[in-house]
Amino acid sequence: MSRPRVHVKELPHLERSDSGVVMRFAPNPSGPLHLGHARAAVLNDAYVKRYGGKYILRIEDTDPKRVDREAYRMVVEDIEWLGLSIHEVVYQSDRFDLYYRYGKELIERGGAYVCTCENEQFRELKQQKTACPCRPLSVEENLELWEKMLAGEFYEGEASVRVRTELDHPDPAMRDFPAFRILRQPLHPRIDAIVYPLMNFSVAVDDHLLGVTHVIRGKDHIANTRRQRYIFDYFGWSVPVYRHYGRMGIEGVVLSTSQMRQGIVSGEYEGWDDIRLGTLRALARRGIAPEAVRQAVVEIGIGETDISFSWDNLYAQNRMIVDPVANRYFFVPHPVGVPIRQAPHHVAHALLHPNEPARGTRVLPFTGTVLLPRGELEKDPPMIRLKDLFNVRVSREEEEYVLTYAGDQLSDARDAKAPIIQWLPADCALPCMLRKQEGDVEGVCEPGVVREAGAVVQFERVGFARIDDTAGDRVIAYFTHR
RNA sequence: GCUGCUAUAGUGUAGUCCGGCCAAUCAUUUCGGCCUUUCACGCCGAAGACUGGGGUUCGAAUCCCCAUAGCAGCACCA
Repeated sequence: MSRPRVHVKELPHLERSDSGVVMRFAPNPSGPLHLGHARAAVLNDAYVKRYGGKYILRIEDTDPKRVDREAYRMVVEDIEWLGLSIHEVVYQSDRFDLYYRYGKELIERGGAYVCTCENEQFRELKQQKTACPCRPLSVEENLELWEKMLAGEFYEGEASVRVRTELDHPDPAMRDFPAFRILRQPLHPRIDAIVYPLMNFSVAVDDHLLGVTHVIRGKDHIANTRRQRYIFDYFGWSVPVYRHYGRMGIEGVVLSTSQMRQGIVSGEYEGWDDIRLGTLRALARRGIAPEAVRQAVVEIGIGETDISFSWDNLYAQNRMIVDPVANRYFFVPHPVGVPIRQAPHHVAHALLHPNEPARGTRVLPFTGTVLLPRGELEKDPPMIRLKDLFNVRVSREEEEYVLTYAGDQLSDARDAKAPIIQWLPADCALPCMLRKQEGDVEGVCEPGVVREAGAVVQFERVGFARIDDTAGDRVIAYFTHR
């Protein structure tokens, strides 16, 4: 038996990593993790494991509009599934006092000011590289306004704190970006606040305070990196090493959390683990191993090129993991019951795994009638071999298939180029629904499948499947891949 | 519109910094063949790419310029 070869893909070296690294995975708790999150999560994890150091999970829940109570739990579950080595967990909602303190200090240092302009108005001024009326105010006046913000004397949208950059910066995205805002609705599930830090501020403060040395994230953050640099500079902090990987498109699945939620609410999807979604729990339900996801992500790497995620590559990784482990069983889709003429009773013994006979066999007693895949008969083969049983000749008599025993010799079947197909005894087959992304397939499977609840098996000639539920009157299995 | 990033086979990736050993790596994919009581696994073989155009150079996937394409940002989201 041969070991599947493992190709170890090495990620590019990170500079300033000699004495270990501190990295973080910083999801927004708006839903469960999906393939897009997995890339950030696994890449950072891989580097921490490689160089040693600390991996921080930072829950970025500074926008109450995008916080889902359930997600706090789901994110942690998904991270455990992925096998990340998290050393420390930080909730940003626990750190608002910290942000206020540094917010005040930034104002004192002249690095920020309170802006009471109308949003629309500010945007226009910004396009024209013009200062808004709030910008020239003194530090003292700003501090006073800041205290009023914290005291709740402004309504939503009436005041914000902006970081002072260059108004004539060629990139409009850099000009005096916001650091705090006021929000009355909705209430945050974990804290009582009306002044909320914006991502660029809380991230900069936390990256510094937590000692983050390297940040790997998508290139949609490249402007944020530049913005955060202003904050680092005002405080005199040294910046981490940044890497921005390119956009990752994934064919065929919705990755947007809000779209998924909408689909769930409308009933289009069964839940977050609906197999048509790109969530990690959907992959898990289908029988994709976390290690396969990790491998696939590392294989993709941290390149800045936009890429399209390939299911084929993920499946190949998964097959490598699952094939040596999965027991083999027969699943007969769209079964047709046919008696076999002139056949001796016989008990078939089929290996649980062809490359590992020691694992034992499944026992399938033939008592006269078998269930066969309708599709195979419709191909009108002159002869077929029932795998691990015997050969049968196929003919038709007025729309009816007639199968006649044609000997035990495998070599005969080979000579006749007869297909070797899966079958089940009519009297000991379990109803089984194989659920695929394209739709459900009704069929029957071996009784032994019941022992495999939760495991991935291979339905011979059909593909891998995860046995999801064996408790009801029929087995429910989810198709993994071929 | 402004700002920035990227561009190697169907897909992902190595090589690009420090030009020659690159008629370009590895994996996946597809197609042949072998093995095999699965259309799995394994083995052997094949197919398939440097976005385009100029320039520098004895020599360019690698350096320079232009073009084209894709992507990202310009939110009181992350």
